[in-house]
Amino acid sequence: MKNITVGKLAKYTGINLETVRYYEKIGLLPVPERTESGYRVYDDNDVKRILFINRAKELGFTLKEIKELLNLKIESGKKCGDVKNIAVRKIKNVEKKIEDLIRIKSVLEKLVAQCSNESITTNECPILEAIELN
Amino acid sequence: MKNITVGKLAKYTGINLETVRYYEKIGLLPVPERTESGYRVYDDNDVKRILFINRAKELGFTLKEIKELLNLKIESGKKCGDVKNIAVRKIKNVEKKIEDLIRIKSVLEKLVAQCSNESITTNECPILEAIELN
DNA sequence: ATAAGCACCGTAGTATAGTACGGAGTCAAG
DNA sequence: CTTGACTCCGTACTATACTACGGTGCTTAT
Repeated sequence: MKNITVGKLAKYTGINLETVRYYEKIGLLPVPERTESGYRVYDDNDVKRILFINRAKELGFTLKEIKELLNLKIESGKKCGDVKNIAVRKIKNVEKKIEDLIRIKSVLEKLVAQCSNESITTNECPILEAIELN
Repeated sequence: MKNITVGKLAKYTGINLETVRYYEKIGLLPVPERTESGYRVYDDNDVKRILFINRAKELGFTLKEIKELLNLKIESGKKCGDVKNIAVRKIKNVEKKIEDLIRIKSVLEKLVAQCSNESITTNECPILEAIELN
């Protein structure tokens, strides 16, 4: 998919056209090429990028963090250490999220199981078990 | 921990005192008991609840969704089907999040590995690989 | 018994992340 | 060559989730 307009980009990704401009303004989307008449021109990569942004948001990353994720690339050997450090931090962060989600999932599964054998009543909030106190 | 004040609750959970009142207003925290003079009284369970809210937020749940999660309990046998339906939906949602996070994690790990053998340069955005196009 | 430190309340302000508006120019189908 | 759909832009508005303010009342340590 090459040379698509902002309207199509918005349509393909399910976001608002104005949101595309907004993402451009805050540096989340690269400044696009323009046609002679000044229309923005996008392609595949922009679609991918927005889909990634959409998912990352649902995973609890802020736009600022998403920007950081998207900027994680190794540019001509230099700054490799920085990239590595950030990536390692992000990995830890992601691992913690996965752990918590697994814990939430297992509580939900337990709840469904209890629902199946009708009889049991939980008057306390079972989901609270998903978080460990320290 | 019993009979703690709103200030202590805020301190233990790392949230702002005003946020506690806000959570109460939107029904995310139960209406607490009051002292004779009208002070809110909290305990362990409220601490747990707020810690859960804090984590759930970082996992990309909105306050509305968190409320739904916290209300997932089986009350005296009835409405068990509803609870089950909601829980099953939430499980699917959580599974999708876990999958996406695993994919993001593996991209980040690949990046760190590339960083380690110095030579490779990635000029494109590697994190975009974490989302599959369909 | 008095001052510092909490808590009460409603209301207003802030940050983040969009979303809408409206007047003007552009493109493409008939 | 016009009409309708699309795009441009800046600005302003909205929703969510807090966060601060400020006047008053309560609690507690000296």
